[in-house]
Amino acid sequence: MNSTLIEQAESILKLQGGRMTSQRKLILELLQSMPGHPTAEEIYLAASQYDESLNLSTVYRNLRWLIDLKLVTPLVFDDDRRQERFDAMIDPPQSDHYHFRCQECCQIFEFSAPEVEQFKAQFSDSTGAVVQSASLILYGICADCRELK
Amino acid sequence: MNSTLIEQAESILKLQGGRMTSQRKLILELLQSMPGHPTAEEIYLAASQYDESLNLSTVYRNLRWLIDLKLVTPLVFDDDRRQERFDAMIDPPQSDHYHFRCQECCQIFEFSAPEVEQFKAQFSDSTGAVVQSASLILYGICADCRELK
DNA sequence: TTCGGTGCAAAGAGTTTGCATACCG
DNA sequence: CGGTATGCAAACTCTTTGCACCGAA
Repeated sequence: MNSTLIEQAESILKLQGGRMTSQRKLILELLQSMPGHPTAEEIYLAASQYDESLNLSTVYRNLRWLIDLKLVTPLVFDDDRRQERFDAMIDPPQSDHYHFRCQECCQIFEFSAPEVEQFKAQFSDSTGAVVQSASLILYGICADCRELK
Repeated sequence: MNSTLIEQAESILKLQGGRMTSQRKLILELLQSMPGHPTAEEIYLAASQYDESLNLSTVYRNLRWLIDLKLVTPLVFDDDRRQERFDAMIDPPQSDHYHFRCQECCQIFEFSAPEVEQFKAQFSDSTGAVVQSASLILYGICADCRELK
């Protein structure tokens, strides 16, 4: 563990077949290094600085592929309803985390919450459902923005 | 309280100005009576049975209006990437609730969770942020679907 | 009568797809 | 060399918008 996205992808390619292209490598590197939760467009723009001929559809295709592999999770926040954001799962297994979005500066903060794990188990017990995953997003004003008023 | 959406909308119209049209009335009635969390399209199709000439853009315009009034909340679930769903806030003030989505039958179950309210307060205390709202969505397999396997 | 709301058609934004070509293994 | 992944352009899906007309108050 503690392996990079590229390493993880490469070992999956070895197992399942498929090729490591320069485009893939670039997209994976950016996913690993870009702060926050970039949109496909943002990844594309950043990648274009290194490979002018890269195409947006290649970015999308690879993101979908990575989602299938569980190396990336798609996120939708309330405000940008039309745009997906992508959250690289650096070094799984699943250090589950959740999100706080500041409605003022639009920054997204991640946090972990054992309470949520607990709640999932509890919910499962009381309803008989299997809970596979959870998305918790808090919306509000972050401490910094709060001070500025 | 315990008033219908139409009544709530009417009192807001009286205060803020605006008109209660037949289209509005129909959309509000359907929001109140349709089970689950319909998409704009689903509301439109259901409404079309009563008013053939109703237009999809009217549905969207009214949904956005209702969201502004806090009578409806937009929701996005993981699977249907492109489509918003709409959750009528029957009889506020805010009986906050959260969602469980069965990945098998795609049904959505609502539940309330005081734990989440608690968590919000706790988060606020420890980070200094103001938490205005929270979205919690659990994904998994519901009890019924679980049995069928 | 007034002007807020509607229908219609067209535009927009984000994402996906078909096909010929490139290039990884 | 075989076949997977890419670039490109066009299609698709969902949602929004401009404008002329309609109808609630």
